[in-house]
Amino acid sequence: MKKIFALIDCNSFYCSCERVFRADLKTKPIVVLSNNDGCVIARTQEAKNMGIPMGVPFFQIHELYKQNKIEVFSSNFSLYTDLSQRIMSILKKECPSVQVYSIDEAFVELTGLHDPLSFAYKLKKIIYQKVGIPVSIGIAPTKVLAKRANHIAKNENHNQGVFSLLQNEDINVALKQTNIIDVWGVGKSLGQRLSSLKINTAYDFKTYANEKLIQREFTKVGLKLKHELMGISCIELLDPYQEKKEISHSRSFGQKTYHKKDLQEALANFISTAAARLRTQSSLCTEVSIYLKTDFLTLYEKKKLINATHDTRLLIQAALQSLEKIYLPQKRYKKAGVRLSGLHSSNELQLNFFDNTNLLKQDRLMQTIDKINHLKGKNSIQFGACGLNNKTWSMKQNFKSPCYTTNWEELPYFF
DNA sequence: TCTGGGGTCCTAGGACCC
DNA sequence: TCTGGGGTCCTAGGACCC
Repeated sequence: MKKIFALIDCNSFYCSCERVFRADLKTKPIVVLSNNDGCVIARTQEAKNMGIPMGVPFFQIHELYKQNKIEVFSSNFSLYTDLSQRIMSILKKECPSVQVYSIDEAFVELTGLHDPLSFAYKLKKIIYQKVGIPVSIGIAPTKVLAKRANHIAKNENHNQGVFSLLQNEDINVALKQTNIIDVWGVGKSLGQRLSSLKINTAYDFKTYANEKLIQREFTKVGLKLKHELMGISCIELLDPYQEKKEISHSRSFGQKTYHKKDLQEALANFISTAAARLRTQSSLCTEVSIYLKTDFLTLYEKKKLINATHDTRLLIQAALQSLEKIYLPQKRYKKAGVRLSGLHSSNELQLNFFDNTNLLKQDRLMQTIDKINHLKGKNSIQFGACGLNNKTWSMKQNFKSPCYTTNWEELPYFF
C-alpha cells in the first residue's frame, strides 16, 4: 500500500506561544530572541513582511524596537516546551503513529486513511481550539515531499494551512517550482554542488540526475533524497521514544570572563542540567567532554570514566579535572559547554556493578534531587560547585515573558 | 558593544589485527 | 629496486536539521 505521511508544523511557533496569553498582540509584529538576547530566532508573518531576516543580531533592529514598531521577547523555553507537549499529546491521541521531530514539528503516518485532507483540517482545528497555536499541515507519500507540501500549505493563503501532494501531476508542478536548495536535506554545500551539475530545481534532481553519479558524488544521503522526491519512501518514522545518543549543554556567557572560578561554576551548572537529562532517559555515561571558547580559540578535552555513571558529583569532578588541564589564564572566555557521550542504558550495565555498594546510595541521592527539583522548580537544590546567585556569566534575558503554564507564581489572570 | 543551542547521521582515515 | 591485503573499530569533523 502506498504510504501517506503528514507533517504538522506550528506557524512561527515561539511567537505564537507568546501570543496565546497576549490577545493584544494578535496582529502586532513579534520577534523572539535567542539565548542571551543575541539574535532573532522566530518572527511572525508581520515581522517577516517588515523585512526582518532570520538570525539577524538584535542590535541591528533595536531602532524598530525603540520606536515600538515590533514586540520583542527573550526565549522562554519552559513556556514553549509545555505548549509543545500539549500539541504532541493531541497528535498522539488522534493519530496511530507519531514522530515528534522537533519542538514545533511532528510527522504522523496516515497510510490507508480514506480522506487524509479532511482529517488534516480536523486536526488543525482541534489544535487551535485546545492550545491556541495555528499549525500548517502537508500531506505526501514521503517525508521529503510532506515537508514540501507543508511549505506550500504555509505560504499560499488559499490553501488554508493544509496542502496535499499525493497526485503525480501535482508533485511535478510543485517540484518544478522548488529551488534545489529548498529541498529538506539539501544544505548550502550540497546545493552548490548540485547546481554546478546543472541540477537547479527539485524536479531536475528527481528526473534527470543519474543514480550512479548521485551515489558516487553524494553518497547514499543524496540517493535517498532523490528517491524520496520520486515518491519512494525511504526515511521511515523514527521511534519517538528513542534514547539520545549523546547529551550536550552549552551557553554563551552574559559577560565574558577571565576567571577560572566562573568557568568552574558554569561547567558544574551545565553538567547538572545534562546529568538530569541523562537520568530522565535512564542512561549512564562513560565519557565527559568540556570545551571553552574565546574569540579566537576553542579548547577541548574529553575524559573517559572508569565506571559508567549518572552521578552528578562524579561528572562534575571529571569536568573540573579537565578544566584544570586546558584552562589558560589571561584569556577572555565567552562560552563553555559540556557533552556526555558513550551512553548506555542503566539496566544494561548495573549487572556489572554488583560489587559496588555505593551505587544504590548514589542512585537514591540522585533520584531525591531530581524529585525535589521537579516539585519545587529547577535548581531548588544543587551542588556547591554550581555557585550562588549573581553569576556574572549567566545569560541576558531582558525581555522574558512569564512562565504562564509552568510556574505557580506566574500564572496568568484576567480581569 | 552586541551574531544561539542541541541534536543526528555519515564518511574518511587512522589504529590495529591477522 | 623492491615493501600485502583485508578486515574491524573508533573518532573527528562535515553537513544538515530546527
